[in-house]
Amino acid sequence: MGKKTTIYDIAEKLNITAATVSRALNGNSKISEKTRKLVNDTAKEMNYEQNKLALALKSGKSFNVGVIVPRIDTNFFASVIRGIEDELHPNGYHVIICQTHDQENLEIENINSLLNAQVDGILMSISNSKLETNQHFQKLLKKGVPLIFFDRKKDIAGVSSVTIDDFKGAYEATQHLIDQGCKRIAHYSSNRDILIFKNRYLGYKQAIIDNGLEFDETLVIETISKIIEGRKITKQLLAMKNPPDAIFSVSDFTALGAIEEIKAHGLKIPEDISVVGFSNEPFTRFMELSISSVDQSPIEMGRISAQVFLEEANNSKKIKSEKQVVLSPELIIRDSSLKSKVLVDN
Amino acid sequence: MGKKTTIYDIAEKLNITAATVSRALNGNSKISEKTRKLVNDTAKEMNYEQNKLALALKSGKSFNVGVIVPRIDTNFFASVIRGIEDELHPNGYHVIICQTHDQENLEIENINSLLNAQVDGILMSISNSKLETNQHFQKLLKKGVPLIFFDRKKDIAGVSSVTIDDFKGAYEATQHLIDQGCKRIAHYSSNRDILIFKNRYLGYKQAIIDNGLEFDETLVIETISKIIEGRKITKQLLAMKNPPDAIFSVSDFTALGAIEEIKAHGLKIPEDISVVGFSNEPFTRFMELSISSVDQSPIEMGRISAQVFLEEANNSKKIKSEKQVVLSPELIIRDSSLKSKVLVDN
DNA sequence: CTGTTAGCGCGTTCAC
DNA sequence: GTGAACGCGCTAACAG
Repeated sequence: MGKKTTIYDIAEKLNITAATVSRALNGNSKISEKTRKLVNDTAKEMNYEQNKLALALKSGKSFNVGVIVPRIDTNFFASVIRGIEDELHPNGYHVIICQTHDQENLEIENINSLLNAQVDGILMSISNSKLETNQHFQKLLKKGVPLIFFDRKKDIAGVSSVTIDDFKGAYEATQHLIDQGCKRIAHYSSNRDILIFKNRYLGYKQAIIDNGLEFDETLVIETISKIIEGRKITKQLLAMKNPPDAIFSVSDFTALGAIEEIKAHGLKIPEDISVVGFSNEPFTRFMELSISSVDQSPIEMGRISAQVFLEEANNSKKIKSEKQVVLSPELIIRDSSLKSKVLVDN
Repeated sequence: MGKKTTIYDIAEKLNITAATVSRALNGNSKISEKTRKLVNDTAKEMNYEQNKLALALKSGKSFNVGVIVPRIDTNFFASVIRGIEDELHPNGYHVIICQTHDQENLEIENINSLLNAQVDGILMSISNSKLETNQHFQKLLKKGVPLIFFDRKKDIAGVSSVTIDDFKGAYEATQHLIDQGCKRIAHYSSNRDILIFKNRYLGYKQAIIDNGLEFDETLVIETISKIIEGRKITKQLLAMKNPPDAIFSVSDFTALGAIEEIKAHGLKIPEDISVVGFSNEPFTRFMELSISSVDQSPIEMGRISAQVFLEEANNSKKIKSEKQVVLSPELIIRDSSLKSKVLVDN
């Protein structure tokens, strides 16, 4: 059945050679207007369609890019991917999705697999695992395949990245809590080998210090981004003899867990304890007690990552100019941290 | 720099032929254990990696499948894609993502584009547009490329599909509202050219009729899945002289809009008006006033879609046996429709 | 067991 | 302007 028609088929029908067909189809200048039209017409007639695979093999460009994320079914990553696809599609690229489930072995496997598939570049957020191997990244660089980190990055020479200013986002969130009168602010952190979490920690710490408050390391807790974990550590925190009056979390999910636990203890938010999360996941807005959070403009982040890739792809020969794009975070103040309603202007 | 090493490179180094290398690498039975080991070792040594593109051109299998969705940054579609990727990755397939933004021209373009990329199959949810062309689907069938619809499907001979029993989901949701004592139940519908919306409408209608309630067509409103649209139509509904006492919406987003609008009018949920949505988006659970909804088990739907594809891909020669998988929906009862707290068992 | 040849579909030299 | 020949990297068919 559906045998695909090639340029040879149409060449044969027209008693010309495949090369001529190829030239006509690609708008080569030195071809007679007559045969060009003839070729184009019969091509359409025979439902000819270019086999991009053959083109890719020949040219070395597959027009596929790989996108590697921990998982796709979270609003942040799905939105970044949306941005990437929106930007790359008009440029003729396809987006191949891979998930690491935060396992480094899968991260390595995915990179190899994409490499074998001859992708023209890889855009990724690194997995949250403690291993310290950069070999798989170096391999990409050696092969000259553009690599762009978004959000979760490592500092590697020659690798571009697109992130938000996590330090600033954390600093502003913490400052906001301090402005609301909070004095003992806990910080729910995560694996600080990953720069975004390290920077959020540093921003938090700096704001505490700049405001002359006491920095208490016991209020910094490392956890993973799950509601249940948020509940767990909050329960522990509330059992302290001197519990915090605010929580700044690097994750909206742990922030949500915190809120659930705080309520379960009969405490009031934000009066007794204020809460600010990070990522501006959709649910933070929809909740009756909406959660303050730091927006990372994920779609924008995706678009820009794609643009950085396109630049590198087009400058292939030139010096590998690593580019570090830093977007500005936006603190969204909502019910969970707004004690004085007077301040609201919207 | 990073020139990729081919089987010719390693053949040259070993003074054998490329074919032998290929055989050795692929575990061909008739090859001496000695040269096999030799080849494998030097392959590793030279960092050889198979070029899947050449393989694809030769074999006609790209080990890429296309997934087309209206948009990726919604929990439902992201979760389906997660399920697809989880299932296809271990089988060596890559997943290429395309978005239609609910525009049929983009749907057609994406199919053509994926076809040119020689994908081994396409899994998709059709776009919500009113056009009636099936040509692009027929084209796939003619070319023998497996096509699988998930969720938003059309009935086309030869095309498999994976959906939930939308009729049942809608029927149960409506029955639940009736059980709660509701008598005038509005239905927020959508483009009923798409079967899932048609079937939800039919399930709703049947439940009304089976319970001997009056079926009022003016309570059926067609809209699109946006919060703001939910607010709009709810405002109109509340202005009726005989407003409804319940709303069953095919979308969680319009359900959310409805809730916002109902509250803005000072009415109580679920006492004055009960609300049930559809899809079980995450925010429905997290809200203080949680929203009842019908779960579609999207990850499972993705996994099964992938399995159906795998079956078809492996039975390529046999009769095109279209397979219609129908999953069972699950009604999740939450605050927005539960008047009698006594009934709660969880 | 291994070498030779050929072809997947395309674009691109180099001639004419 | 167009044809002939070649190569991208790989595997399968046919030798031997």
